Amino acid sequence: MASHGRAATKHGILVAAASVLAARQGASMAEVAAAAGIARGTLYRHFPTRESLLRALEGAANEEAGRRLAEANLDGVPVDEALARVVRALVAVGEDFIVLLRERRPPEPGFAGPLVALIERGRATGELRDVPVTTLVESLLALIGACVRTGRAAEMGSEDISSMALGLFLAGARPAAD
Amino acid sequence: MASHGRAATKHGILVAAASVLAARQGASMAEVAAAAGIARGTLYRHFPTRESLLRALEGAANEEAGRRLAEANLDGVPVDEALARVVRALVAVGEDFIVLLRERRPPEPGFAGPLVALIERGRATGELRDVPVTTLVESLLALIGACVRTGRAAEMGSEDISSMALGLFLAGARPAAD
Amino acid sequence: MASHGRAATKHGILVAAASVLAARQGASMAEVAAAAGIARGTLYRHFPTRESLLRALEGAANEEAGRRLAEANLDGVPVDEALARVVRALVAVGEDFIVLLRERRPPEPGFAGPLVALIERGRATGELRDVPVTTLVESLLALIGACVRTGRAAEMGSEDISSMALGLFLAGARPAAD
Amino acid sequence: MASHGRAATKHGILVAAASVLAARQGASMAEVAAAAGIARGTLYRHFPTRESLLRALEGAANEEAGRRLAEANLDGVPVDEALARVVRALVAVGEDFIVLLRERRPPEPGFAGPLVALIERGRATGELRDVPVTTLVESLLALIGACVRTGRAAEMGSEDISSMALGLFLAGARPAAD
DNA sequence: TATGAATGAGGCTTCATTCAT
DNA sequence: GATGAATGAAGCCTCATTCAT
Repeated sequence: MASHGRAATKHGILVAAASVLAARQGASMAEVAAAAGIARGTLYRHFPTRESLLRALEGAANEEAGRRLAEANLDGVPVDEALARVVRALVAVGEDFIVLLRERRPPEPGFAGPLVALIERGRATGELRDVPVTTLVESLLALIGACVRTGRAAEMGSEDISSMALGLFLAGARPAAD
Repeated sequence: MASHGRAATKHGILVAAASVLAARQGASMAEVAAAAGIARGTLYRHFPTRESLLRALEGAANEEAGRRLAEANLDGVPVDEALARVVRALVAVGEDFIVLLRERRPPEPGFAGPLVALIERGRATGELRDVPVTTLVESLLALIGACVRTGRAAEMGSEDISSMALGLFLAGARPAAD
Repeated sequence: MASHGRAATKHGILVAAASVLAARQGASMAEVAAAAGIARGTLYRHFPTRESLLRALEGAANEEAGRRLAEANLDGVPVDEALARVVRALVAVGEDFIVLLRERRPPEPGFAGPLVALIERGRATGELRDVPVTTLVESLLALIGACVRTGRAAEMGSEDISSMALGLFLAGARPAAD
Repeated sequence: MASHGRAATKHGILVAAASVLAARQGASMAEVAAAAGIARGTLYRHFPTRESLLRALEGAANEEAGRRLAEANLDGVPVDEALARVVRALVAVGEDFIVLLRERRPPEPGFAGPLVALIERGRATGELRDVPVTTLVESLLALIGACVRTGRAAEMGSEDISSMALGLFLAGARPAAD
């Protein structure tokens, strides 16, 4: 799953690191370097500190998610459709990054900003229930995490996972009324 | 916050450990000992290994949750009421333990057993949606976690948190249709 | 092999300690206490320090060996006979004590004194070879140790072991010339 | 006595370790590292475990002794000459290694094999006394140890020590008969 | 620039010793 | 006097980080 041999671009390292750290939180720099196919020293040339690697990972995830959310034109579509786009975007970003995002408060602007704004809009229009915004945001992220994890284990595709998560978030676990 | 000198019951240590480890996963044995108000050596008298401390914590959480779920007579009431009892029980057990429960697969019988059985019953009676049982279980736990965390931060009481979590799980984030 | 239950005389503790420490050098005070059938605290009441336990052990071994050597009237018999008595005495004292004696220099008077005196007499009378006295002393002790260890493993009796050790020391590994 | 800064070959570490551990059994890894002129962490880079260091030491001693014994062509010369070569070889290997060899049973093939074979040959030809082979082997080793220790303390050379040990082993402590 | 050895701070664990019952 | 819990000083080991090649 990780690169094999020479591929010491910063991006390749981050991908390997995401995979390793998602598998086991607190994985050592040695494990990250091995997964990236480089020597420890080389890893330190790119990220002089473990802290800096984690920040870069967080930043990459934020950037990726933020870019997708920005592309999604959330403000230009109805709340339901916007939430669907959010879920698809985050499922696409993948569990690895989501796990990492859950580590460090406070949430980053590029990523959390649009999401919070969307949820607030939904609350304002009455399309979302009257519970705290942070609860809705955290619940959505938690549900996406649970669905990605169990959905992948059940060999479901991204589209099915996304639709399942959205349905659970919006309509709950009860079957549709109609 | 901790005991004062000589009075370190195993239970007191577990409570302190749950608090510390919930705050920061991978907290050191020294931090746990300090939080419990005892010396490192004393901590090791009670739990000869970090592993054994974590197992004891897991076991205590499982036992507590299992006991509450057993008391709840889940099989004797309708699915909705049973789910309400589950949520109230787990909210009472607290975030600390829930966090720990999410660490180690597979879930323990005393705890997960009744929960899985209940979800399966709901699926069988058509009261719960046709998505994988594991997804429903994980979603419920994730939602409870999110609601406990954000609800406490908003200074909500246990009853309100429980009702919010149950509502989100069963009916989703959309306002009631009524 | 150790006492079982109540037998907290100093002598009983020393016997148990000798057995445990001979089996594994550096055995812990807990192991000694367990072998003696007493609690750690009780062990410390008798020997306030590990050091003091070891000294007492050494002292007991010295005393035992010294007493036997003193009884043996080494000065009153020919060198050959005196050496035979030395060997029998030390074989009787046993490997456990010998092991302990080999730990701490310099050798104690009660024990080493008569032995060194005897070896010096043998050298003076020409009955022992012209090699350093310390070499002869150490060689005799080393030979006794080797014979006790391998002899016991071969299920030989004390008399046979003693005679074997004496023969090897005095006449060497070549068969008797006669 | 130790290297100076950057130059810690595995062999250099082993030499330092042999010296330190011979001086005091149970010396700490810190002491070994200090004697080798390296940091504790570096010691662990070469020998990830105390156990692995001890095994390497044992292995090196066995290899060294085995190599010397193999070179000695023991099978091609009379028993007396072969024993002389054995003693010279083991004295050359040094007390440090011999001390270590005496720790761990069972003896290693490369080292004990030729020695046992030689002793058995001597017993078969009637050149060695009718006592158990293990007793003769252990006695020879014990005598070499005693002679090396006391001989070095008396500032004797290797040749004199070897000849003294061989004489004591073959002919005993009595002066030559002639 | 890439590498691998070196480093030292910090974590887990043991154990001799002390203290309250 | 006997007991078992409590303690803290090491000991072993890992790992983030630096350095020489």
